[in-house]
Amino acid sequence: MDVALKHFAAEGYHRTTISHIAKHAGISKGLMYNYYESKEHLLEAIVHRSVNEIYHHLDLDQDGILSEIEFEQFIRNINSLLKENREFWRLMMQMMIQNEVREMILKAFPATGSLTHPGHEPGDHLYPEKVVQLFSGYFSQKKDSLTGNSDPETEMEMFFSTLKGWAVKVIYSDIEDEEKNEKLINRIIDLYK
Amino acid sequence: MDVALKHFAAEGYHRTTISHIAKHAGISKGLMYNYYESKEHLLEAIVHRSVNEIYHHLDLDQDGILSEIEFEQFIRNINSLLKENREFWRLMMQMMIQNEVREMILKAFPATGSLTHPGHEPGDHLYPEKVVQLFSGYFSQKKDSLTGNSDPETEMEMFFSTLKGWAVKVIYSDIEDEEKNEKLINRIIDLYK
Amino acid sequence: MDVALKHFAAEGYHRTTISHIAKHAGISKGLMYNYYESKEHLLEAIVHRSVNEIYHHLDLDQDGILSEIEFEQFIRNINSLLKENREFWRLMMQMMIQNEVREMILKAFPATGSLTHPGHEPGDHLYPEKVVQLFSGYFSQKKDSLTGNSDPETEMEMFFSTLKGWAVKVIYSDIEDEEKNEKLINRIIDLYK
Amino acid sequence: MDVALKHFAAEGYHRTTISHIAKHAGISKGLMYNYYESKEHLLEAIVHRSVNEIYHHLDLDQDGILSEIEFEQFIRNINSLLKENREFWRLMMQMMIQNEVREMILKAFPATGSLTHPGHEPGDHLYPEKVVQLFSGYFSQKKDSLTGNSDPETEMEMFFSTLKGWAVKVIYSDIEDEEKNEKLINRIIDLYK
DNA sequence: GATGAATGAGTATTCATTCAT
DNA sequence: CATGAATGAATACTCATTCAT
Repeated sequence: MDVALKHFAAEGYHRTTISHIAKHAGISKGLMYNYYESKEHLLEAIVHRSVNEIYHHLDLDQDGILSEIEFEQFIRNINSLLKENREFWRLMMQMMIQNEVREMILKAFPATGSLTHPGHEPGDHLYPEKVVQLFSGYFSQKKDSLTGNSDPETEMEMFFSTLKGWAVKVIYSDIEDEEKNEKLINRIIDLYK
Repeated sequence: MDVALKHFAAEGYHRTTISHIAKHAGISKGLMYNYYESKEHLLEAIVHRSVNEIYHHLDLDQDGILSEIEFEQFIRNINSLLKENREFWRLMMQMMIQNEVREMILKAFPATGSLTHPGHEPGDHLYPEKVVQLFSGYFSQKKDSLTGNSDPETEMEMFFSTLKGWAVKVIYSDIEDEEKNEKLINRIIDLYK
Repeated sequence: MDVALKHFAAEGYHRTTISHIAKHAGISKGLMYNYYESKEHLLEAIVHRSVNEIYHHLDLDQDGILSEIEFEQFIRNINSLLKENREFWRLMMQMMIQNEVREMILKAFPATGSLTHPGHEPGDHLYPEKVVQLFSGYFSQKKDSLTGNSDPETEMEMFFSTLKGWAVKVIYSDIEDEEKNEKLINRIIDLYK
Repeated sequence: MDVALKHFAAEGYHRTTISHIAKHAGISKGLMYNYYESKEHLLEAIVHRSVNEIYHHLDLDQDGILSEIEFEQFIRNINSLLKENREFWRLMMQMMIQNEVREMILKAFPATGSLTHPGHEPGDHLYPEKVVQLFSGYFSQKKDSLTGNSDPETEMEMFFSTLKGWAVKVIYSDIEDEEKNEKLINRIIDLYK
């Protein structure tokens, strides 16, 4: 899976051949099919694994309310997650951008379900829909401190946009100026905390 | 090229076959190769054309200085460009995300050169490096109005991040709430003008 | 199709590879797929062609009644058909015997439809169901000449059984004693005319 | 062997995988190769076993002469054998129809030898050549009762053809009308006893 | 300019067989 | 006796590209 992820992320899912993965993993093509029943299943397995890891690391407080401290923590967590799993996130980017694959992913990750928690269980609070709810609540609280031109929803969209753009930057900059990045993080926190 | 762009954007470059493009364009496979010497050259031609179009539309003042009015104009121009060339931008996204292709593109668009203007010619002032210079100057002017925690460079990075994240949102949301988008644009202008 | 038929009949459908057929037909593997979209479609095309030929050759009177003269003619026609298309019939045997393929064939040859006459049209009278009706009528007429132990239906089943067994013999005997075969045909006619 | 036979008969020899057999037999793939040194040997073992069973059940009088009573008994025995070993016969049909396999089988069952009795031993009297001799003698006796057009040899061929066609019918009809079949048997006995 | 028949290297996948444990 | 991980040759099918017409 590590070898496959590396190649999927670098050359793209379709350009990466099973032969290539097998050779670099030091096993035979045939054995690949003992472990994963198809190329697509291999992809799925990689995604499952990483998603679980990520959900685990991202786990916030259980009260469904995002405090300012948790907000700041969340951003810093994201930062390490992005850096530690750069290859995975590059793969995710590719997948989200491919129409076809996007549908597959969305099916595999229904807004309220999950790979590890098929039903609703404690721990669910960080799945996509829940995340939006969490931040929706967070920005509603800040209503009063906003300048006249804005409103909570727009503010949340601004935050998500900035977060997305920043994430792409982190994922795709091989050599990073850590100091610059730290400043950016601080500025994001500064603006939206 | 239109047919090819549509399919590249929708199904992805590798998944789109020459046969498919030829059939939908109403010509023979053979003829395709009279016009473009390979699939890769077809892709390149599409990128050339669109990039030129975009540069043309985006052309700002020639004085090398970005005024606040031009800044606002720039953002609104981007908005229409993204919407009018959504397919192209989806294709660009795919390409930028592929390591291999990214390198090819970056070579094809050297900071000071261009696909259509291999040397320095009038019109050069908007190519990547120049754009950065333009905005660099713009944010330097605003030094004094920044809160203590920030600095011009960080502010520019924040702006680019937000712009990138917002662009992705526009490119990939098929049905958009135009009102929401307008609010977002206004808020970006509000923050960085 | 001739090359494919020869190999399908001799080595069996599954044992015969596309590469092998292509090589013996003197063309490339790829070209095979310009003509037939899959191995299965190739098989289907072969069956279509032969079935049409056979139906054409077997065409009897149009009145829906089988006279004794037509009956004799039918048997002699079958004899030449079996000999002229020995390879095809060997293929058909394989197909009818493979559960999976049998279903495919039965779908492709619905009792009352046909490959060339999708609806009911003049000429339909020889398709499977019709053949049974024809012979059913034929043996009903002979009711009175039967010995006490038998009845028209049983007599028809006897006839079909003998015909089937004899057909297998003809199809699978490479070197045939034509005289012996002629005697057998005469005896069948003798018994059931 | 039971599991293998079932799958060979249903899905065909080539389509049936060793893994599949092993799984359904509740043992490991590796163990299969402790018992049978190859897939082909497994097939051979199945054939050996069934052939012996069948020869045993079919064993007629030892005097080398087929009486009318024995003839009738023979046909009724065949009927039960076909029904009890339908799967085996379906497999045999597949095998006999494959040129390649046919040759292998014919070599394995030389007219006077056998799989289990490589030399001449008691019990040999029912192997193919012997059977033909037995029936040859049987039909010779009936010379006088034949109508002018026929002769013993032709009569035997007619009998074998009918028997073959009827056998195929019994083997491949899952749901059978036992009454109809009984009539057919009686009619065969009626005609050739 | 225009066609589409033809090619062949490449791709995911299968499966009988081996062998260390 | 028993396992199942491991292999690799084989197989159906794809597709960018060429070229005679």
